[in-house]
Amino acid sequence: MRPTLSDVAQMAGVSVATASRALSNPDLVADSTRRAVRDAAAACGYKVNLVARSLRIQRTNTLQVLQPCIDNSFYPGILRSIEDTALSFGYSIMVGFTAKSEKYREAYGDVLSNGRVDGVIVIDGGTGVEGFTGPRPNVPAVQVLDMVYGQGVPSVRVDEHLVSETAVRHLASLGHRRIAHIAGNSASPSAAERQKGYVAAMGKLGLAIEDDWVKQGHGRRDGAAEAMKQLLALQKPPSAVFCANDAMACAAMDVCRDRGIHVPGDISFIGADNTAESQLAFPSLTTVNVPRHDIGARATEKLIGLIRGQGGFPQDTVMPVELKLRSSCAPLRTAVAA
Amino acid sequence: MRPTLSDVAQMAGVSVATASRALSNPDLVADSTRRAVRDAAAACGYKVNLVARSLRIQRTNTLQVLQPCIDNSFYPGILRSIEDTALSFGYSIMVGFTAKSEKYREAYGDVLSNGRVDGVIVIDGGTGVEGFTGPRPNVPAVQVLDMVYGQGVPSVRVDEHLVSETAVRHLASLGHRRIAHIAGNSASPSAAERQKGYVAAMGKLGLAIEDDWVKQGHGRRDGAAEAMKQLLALQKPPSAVFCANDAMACAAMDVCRDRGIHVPGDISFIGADNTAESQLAFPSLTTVNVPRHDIGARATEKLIGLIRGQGGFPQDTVMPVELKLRSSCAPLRTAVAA
DNA sequence: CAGTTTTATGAAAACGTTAGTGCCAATAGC
DNA sequence: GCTATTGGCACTAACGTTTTCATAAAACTG
Repeated sequence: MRPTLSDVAQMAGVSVATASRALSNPDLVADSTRRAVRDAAAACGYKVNLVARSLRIQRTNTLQVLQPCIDNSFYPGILRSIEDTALSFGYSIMVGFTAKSEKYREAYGDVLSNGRVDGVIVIDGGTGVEGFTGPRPNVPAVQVLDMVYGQGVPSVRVDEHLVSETAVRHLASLGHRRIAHIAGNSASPSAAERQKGYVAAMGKLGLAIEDDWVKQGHGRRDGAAEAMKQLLALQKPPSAVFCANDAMACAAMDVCRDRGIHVPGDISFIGADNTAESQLAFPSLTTVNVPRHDIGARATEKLIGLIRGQGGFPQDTVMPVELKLRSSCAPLRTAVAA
Repeated sequence: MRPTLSDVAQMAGVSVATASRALSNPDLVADSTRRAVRDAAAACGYKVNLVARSLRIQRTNTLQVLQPCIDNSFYPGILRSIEDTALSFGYSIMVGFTAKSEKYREAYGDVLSNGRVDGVIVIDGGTGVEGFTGPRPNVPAVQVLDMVYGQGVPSVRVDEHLVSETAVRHLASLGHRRIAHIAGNSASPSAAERQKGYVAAMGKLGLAIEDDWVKQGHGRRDGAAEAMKQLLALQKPPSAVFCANDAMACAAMDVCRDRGIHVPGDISFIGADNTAESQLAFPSLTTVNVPRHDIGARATEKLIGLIRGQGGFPQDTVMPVELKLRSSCAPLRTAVAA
């Protein structure tokens, strides 16, 4: 049915070996034969069979990307940049969404260990690289963000403590001292680190953390809304809230809007991640940017380097974060009667 | 390095053929040999090499999914459900984002025609299936939504005219007669159909369309904002606006909010697609649901059916749409002084 | 011009599977 | 007890490439 290399060879009157060389190693054959082979290939619409090639050269030129989901607006940015970079190196990608049943996790691990891909990028802190590859990965792997520390896997990430510190420091610089925290999904390593980072930053700045100032939002909008209600119910509510991600910050702001509390006049909000919804929110959300594009690109380069056995990549790459100023924070209003 | 089938066979004291059968066709071997082979495989950590298997059985159990992008919150829902369904049939997926340079489009076409995948799902109206496969697809293919009509490719979609009619009919049922339309990206077949559908529905309901009531929003937020400003600048602005997608509707509502125009008190909005942002918007957006989950599942089943040579699938599957009532539409306020 | 290197090609092996064919022994039928 | 029948297995041939290795011709070299 589909023309094979031996068809092309026959048409061009050469051996399969020469046909192969003419197409993939043109310098090794004479001008005339190269032309003949190319013409024959074009004439019959020959396309190399990548499966056969992969088997022969023991490489698939395919990367696997595992991420919890795709609904969360955080991941698309990384995925896109991974694909961009991969493509520019001649690699294709296979994605897997891991926030599903255990069965799927197995399926992904199989793809990985069954030679269908050359390496894997894991953006899933719940499991981490070793969750898919076993304790000693036999496949090149890079962990992106949301990592479990100390597992000795090459990684590209941000300093989550610094994310929190950047946020808290900004609020403090506006005069806020009563700064609460709505924490993310505690199963996610990065969310846990952000919570620790909040505590550390408050300490560093000499700000006290009152009881009930750290609420679990579980990384979800509904959780954050509930948490915000609890914060507002406090006898003396905080003047500013640092939320572990933008989605929760938006949900918390919505609660305020529904109650007629003015943001940022009455209370300031800062998020983290700088996802699309943070700029669409009203008021637009001040947040801490996580450079997803650069992270994806760097991780992909590192993985491909690993696959090709190139050295010179640091084990742990930490990317910079920066404050993204928008409209959800205002200087602390000095109390009228105080 | 990695154990191969012949290693396993040697360990178990059988031939490679028997080892293969013991693992993938257990009924064909005796109990004792099956056990021996399985033990040997487990002992040395054998995993079948999928590339070799694919070459042999001439199937990869992999599907390709091509979609314009991933940023747009519309696509993730489809992709997720495609992957879900594929996985349950034992297929993996390779995604490609096509809203990039021409170079990438070629790369994807190559993956497709080079035997790395068994079939393709195209969710990209700009190009359509034949843009990747050539005029006569030699690979099983399914076009999802946003299709160019009459290209004879199996498809799963909604009736875009019905989307518009549902929207317009709802506004009309609330008493609106002055209904404008902000159109989507004119390069997208579905957006073009929605615009035609708007015109047809207005005609059907006996409602006139004034000059300047159809504005191009180009499917983008900024385009929609600009379009909305033009609509508000009209001598007698419309009382309701049907936007070709939710993102544009949200952007248009934002323009009103900034100008102190009350939604839905002063003007009603209805979107289309029912993406996540439509429920997060303020006020939450009434829209027309496009069943992305079912569409993805149906498309995947159809593609796999095609691959396996099963018949019984309709060439063109049209999925139902339905009105999603939220808070952005109100009955027409009968003018005080009229 | 003989000897040596270079260049161009073909034959064949290999990558790791699965499937078709046929042999052998064990069972069943008379 | 002898022939059919079968179940279990090994041999071998693919699947479509790339890559030695060997060889013949061509191009240098002194």
